[in-house]
Amino acid sequence: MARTPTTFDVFNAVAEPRRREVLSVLASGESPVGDIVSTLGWPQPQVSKHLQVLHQVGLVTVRRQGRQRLYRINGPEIKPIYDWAATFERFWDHQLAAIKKRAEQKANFTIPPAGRSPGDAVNN
Amino acid sequence: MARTPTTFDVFNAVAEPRRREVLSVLASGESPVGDIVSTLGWPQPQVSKHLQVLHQVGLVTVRRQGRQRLYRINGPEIKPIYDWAATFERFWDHQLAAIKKRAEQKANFTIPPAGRSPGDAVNN
DNA sequence: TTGACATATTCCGATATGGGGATATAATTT
DNA sequence: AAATTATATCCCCATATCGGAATATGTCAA
Repeated sequence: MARTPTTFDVFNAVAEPRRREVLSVLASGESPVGDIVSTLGWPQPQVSKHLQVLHQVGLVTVRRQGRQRLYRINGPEIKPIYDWAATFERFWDHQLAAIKKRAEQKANFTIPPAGRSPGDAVNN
Repeated sequence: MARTPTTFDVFNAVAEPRRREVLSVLASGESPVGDIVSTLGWPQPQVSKHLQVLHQVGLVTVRRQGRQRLYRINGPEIKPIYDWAATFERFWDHQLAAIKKRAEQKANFTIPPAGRSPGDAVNN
């Protein structure tokens, strides 16, 4: 098999940075494709294609108005990501506390060695 | 070009559902690879490979202990996702409020027409 | 009906992926 | 040193992706 398809879920759809940019533009409100194109300065087909992906996973909504298509963010679909990340909230809160504690101990008892600080992702 | 590499950023690393499963396991605390393998029941190389991706983007930290490698979640790296999603918080809050408002108006003033409700992702 | 405007779709090619399986590296025990 | 345990790496391949460019579809106006 290969990588999880972009339309598999919201996480995959949003992984593409360009798609997050599109969502940023739409954060200002409902907008026709043309406006997004001129705001971002990308070729129109690219914008349309990214919008299709966002639409397939439900992150945006479309509405026709004359020859335009007005896209709008579908907020609730973003919440799962928020909720998932929130699951790990204690990991950055706790870590902050731990770092603070270590900093205090160093300041009180030792002269810090000229090495890496604990918690670094080194170790290879 | 092709798709954004999985090691490009945290969003791409986490897009893979299996990788989120690995993080879930690590949420219970620091763990050697073998434990993750037996918990998830996947082939060991797969687990190692996913761990490498998570490590490259900084989502986990490694520490050697004898012949084992103990992996641990690196919380702060998850926060950017949380922060990004939080940017759109108003979109699901507002939408809730709007739905509520519409429901009240319908109940008070009209007999609802047998059509779609506004905001539907239909229109194709 | 012809033309202009707005958007979507198709075809192309290079690329990184993830799983499978085999094997390499590293640390420990006997 | 040899065997064992723990983990990482390598090779192979089917697949979906993204951008580019061209073109199709749809809608409105004259």
